[in-house]
Amino acid sequence: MTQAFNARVLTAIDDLPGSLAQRVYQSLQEAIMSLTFPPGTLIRKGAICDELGVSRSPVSEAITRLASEGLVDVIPQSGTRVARFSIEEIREAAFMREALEVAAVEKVARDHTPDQYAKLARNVRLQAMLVEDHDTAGFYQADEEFHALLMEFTGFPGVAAAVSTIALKLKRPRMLLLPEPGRNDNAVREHLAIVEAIRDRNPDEARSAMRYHLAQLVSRFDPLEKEHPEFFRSRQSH
Amino acid sequence: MTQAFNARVLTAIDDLPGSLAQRVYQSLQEAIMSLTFPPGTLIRKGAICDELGVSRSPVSEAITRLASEGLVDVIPQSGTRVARFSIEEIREAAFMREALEVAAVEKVARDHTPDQYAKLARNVRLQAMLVEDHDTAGFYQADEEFHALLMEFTGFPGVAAAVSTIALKLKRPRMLLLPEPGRNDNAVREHLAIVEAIRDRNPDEARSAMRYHLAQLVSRFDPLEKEHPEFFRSRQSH
DNA sequence: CAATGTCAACTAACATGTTAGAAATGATTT
DNA sequence: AAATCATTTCTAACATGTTAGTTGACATTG
Repeated sequence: MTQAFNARVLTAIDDLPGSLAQRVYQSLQEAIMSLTFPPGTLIRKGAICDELGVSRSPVSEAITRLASEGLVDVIPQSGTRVARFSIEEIREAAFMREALEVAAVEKVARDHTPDQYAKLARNVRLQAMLVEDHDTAGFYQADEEFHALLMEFTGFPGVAAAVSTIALKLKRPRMLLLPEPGRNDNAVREHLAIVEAIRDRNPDEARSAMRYHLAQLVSRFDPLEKEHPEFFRSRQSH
Repeated sequence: MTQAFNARVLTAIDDLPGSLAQRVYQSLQEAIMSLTFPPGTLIRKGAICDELGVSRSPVSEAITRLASEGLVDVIPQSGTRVARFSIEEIREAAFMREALEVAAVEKVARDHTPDQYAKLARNVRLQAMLVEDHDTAGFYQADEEFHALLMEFTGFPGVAAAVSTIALKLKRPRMLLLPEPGRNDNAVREHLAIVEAIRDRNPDEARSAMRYHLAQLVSRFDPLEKEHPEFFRSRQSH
């Protein structure tokens, strides 16, 4: 046969919560984020419908949302494909993320409660443990939780939501980064510096600590275009 | 008759560009922003379809987008109504806008070209003229353009888009604000301070000038809840 | 009269049929 | 062989039919 008839690659939607459209969105998002659908993949509505056993309505709605988040490109009257990376878009996402996280950490440094500080400090101690145990996946999760906690503590749920949408764009290229020895140790130290500035209610210090921390990630993205040109938007028109 | 049979309040979609869904979105958005559909209004898909002469598909898509921007609340399996204000949401939007605009103006202060500076300076001179002529509407437009220019000059189109989406949420309550004598004069002065900091390539000064400027607007929102309680989300459940 | 249960009317969500336009394919011409 | 052009085959976008859940009016009961 020319091709394994139809690879079942999407996660089942039966166990997910919410509307059908919401569940289809999650399933597709995971496939895109995990690079199961690598950049450039053509998305076939019909195939998705067959595989998930739903009609085109929820699939269309899910795709519309993915398009609004920049994860797919819709070509009118033609087709939809998984968005390729572009250095400019990555820089843009990093810029917006920095803007929001820096403002958030400044506010948290000013307004936080003892309980909030305790949760942050506990999370960083957990991070240190996980790094010591070389539990990369665990550290990655704790790292995400650390940032999520900070956003939550602004008291603005929309800020947390916006940042995680923006972070989606950075997560995908991040999966291509090679692990860098000692990076996680440094990340924990940087997190600790942020938490200490919060503890001291020092917004300026918190801001520059966060800024430094986020800059570490961005600096690693630049060489990516040469390593994985197939994932990047080609510059010439055709 | 009990009620003028069906008020034609939506702007026609025939002249607008883009897909049907996009045009319906614009028409609805204008009705919401201009308070033609005041907060709390029930949105009847059938009525919209009849009035604009389109099917439910583009209307649904438009409403989905309005919902994602927080301009309407969709009650699952029940109905959709124009979102009421809440002080918390206004503060949140103001927070996010400040975060992004402050970061943007810092970047522009660092990286701007002579041409970009010239455009900003020219815009502020225009503002001064318009205020002198008591052309409130003209000033309002120039004001919006000033901020749009700044966002554009970051070189990140997504930043401009995100800020204008956020600004949507602030625009509606802003329409309820009473004109405050001398406010526009001050606004021009604040804009000038921003432009001068940019000219001097002084990011810190640009940031604090922008921060001060945006704070002026937010401070005027607080009394709004008492003046127009009907537009605000009631706290008690029913 | 208040509380409750029933029912009709309405809606969002989903399924499916239709249309028009883009892109790839292949035939035709140069 | 290269370029052009018609045709076929995709697709997104739109229209419309169907389903199931929520709401509110109203009758019924305590």
